[in-house]
Amino acid sequence: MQDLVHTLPSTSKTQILDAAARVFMQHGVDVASIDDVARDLGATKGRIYHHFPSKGVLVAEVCLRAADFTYRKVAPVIDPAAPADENLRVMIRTHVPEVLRTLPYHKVIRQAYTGLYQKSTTATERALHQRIHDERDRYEGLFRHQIRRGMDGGAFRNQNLTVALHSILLLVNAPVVWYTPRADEPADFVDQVAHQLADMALRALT
Amino acid sequence: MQDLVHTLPSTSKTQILDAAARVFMQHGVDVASIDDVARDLGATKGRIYHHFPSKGVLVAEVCLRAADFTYRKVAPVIDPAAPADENLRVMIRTHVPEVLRTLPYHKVIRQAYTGLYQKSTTATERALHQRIHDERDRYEGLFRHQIRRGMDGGAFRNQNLTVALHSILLLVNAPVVWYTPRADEPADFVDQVAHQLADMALRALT
DNA sequence: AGCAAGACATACTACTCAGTATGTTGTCAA
DNA sequence: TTGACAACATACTGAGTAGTATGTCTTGCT
Repeated sequence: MQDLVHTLPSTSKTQILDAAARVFMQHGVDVASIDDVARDLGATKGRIYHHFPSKGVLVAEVCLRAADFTYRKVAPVIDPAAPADENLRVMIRTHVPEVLRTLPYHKVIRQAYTGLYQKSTTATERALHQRIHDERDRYEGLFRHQIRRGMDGGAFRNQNLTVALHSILLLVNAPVVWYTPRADEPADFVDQVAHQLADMALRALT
Repeated sequence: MQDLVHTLPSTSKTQILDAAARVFMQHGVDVASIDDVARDLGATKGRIYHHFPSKGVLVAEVCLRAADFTYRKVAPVIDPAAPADENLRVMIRTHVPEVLRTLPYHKVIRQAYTGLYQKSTTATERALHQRIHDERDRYEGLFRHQIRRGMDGGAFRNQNLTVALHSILLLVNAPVVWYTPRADEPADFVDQVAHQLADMALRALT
């Protein structure tokens, strides 16, 4: 019920996106129906189809926002003058809490990304999928750049860059799979996880 | 078309499971229909429903085999007398190639595991899901045990065990997400990846 | 006041697909 | 030889759901 969005005012469209993210996370993207999302909003289909032309576009826009969330937060903390390992540490410590704050969105993109390109019917959907892919590439590029810098500069040991990058990205996104908020968890639990994951990632590269 | 199974003779049931794993991997578990699986076999629905009572059971049995594959390979290479870090290294170097050999099965379990428990209707499905969960627990237990031993013995540094375990498991399963077999890849590429992942995992724990 | 358009709700259609009921063929035992 | 059963194929039904067509209300604008 609470807003996940703070970058934009809570318009009707973002309310729908938030509800869609929650419902898709719970029941799965393919299983959950548009009516389920509408019911979660206390509304009907008409409201959703007024703002989105199809279910595919709705899913795609949820994924697009998921990618935006992290990029907006992580990109600014990179200091081109700082050493690669320091940058990576700050990036991960920023990435993890932001991902867990907007958890439903990232659970959706995790489900939907497999097979997004399989059955894109509309031209608008294809365009959206391309944008999602580009956004993801851009975000991965931030990490790839620092890892490469670290390898070249000697901070990290030399190994297959692609394998290392994919591994680190999956490592820092791991909480999306297993984390579920608890009432009895310490207030700084998320930050502790972020610190631990940053430590593990950096040691894995060193 | 080729068999993925070597532990059992290629009966009609295992042929169906192999086809189901391939088709579910390609189109997604929820999107792909039973008719799609049958078409891949050059058969019809009748054949599948003769061996499996429902689609849910078919999916569940695919997942169950996925869990079996890795356990059967990895459990024997553990030497209780060996140091924890050595065990973990061998385990990962065994795990990765086996996972990539039976890739479709693991892609399916990755999709289906989210929300398996959500809508189990039949009693037989519920029982199967329980078995899958137990199998997974048992397999994770192998890794948990070695990580704990390593922490207690000083080979690994002390940190949150649950977070570390989940991270390592996701790390060694990462190739399920990004790997696709290529004709022009070196013959020992998979082994190289396995070695690199083992290195990264052990350093992440040290 | 009155008009136009945005923001929905309601009611309906078309279609896919899981599951079933029944028919057909081969094989093996008595 | 025949009967019985396994291993399918064929044809059908019913439920759920994406998408559409149309109606209704409200809000700003002139």
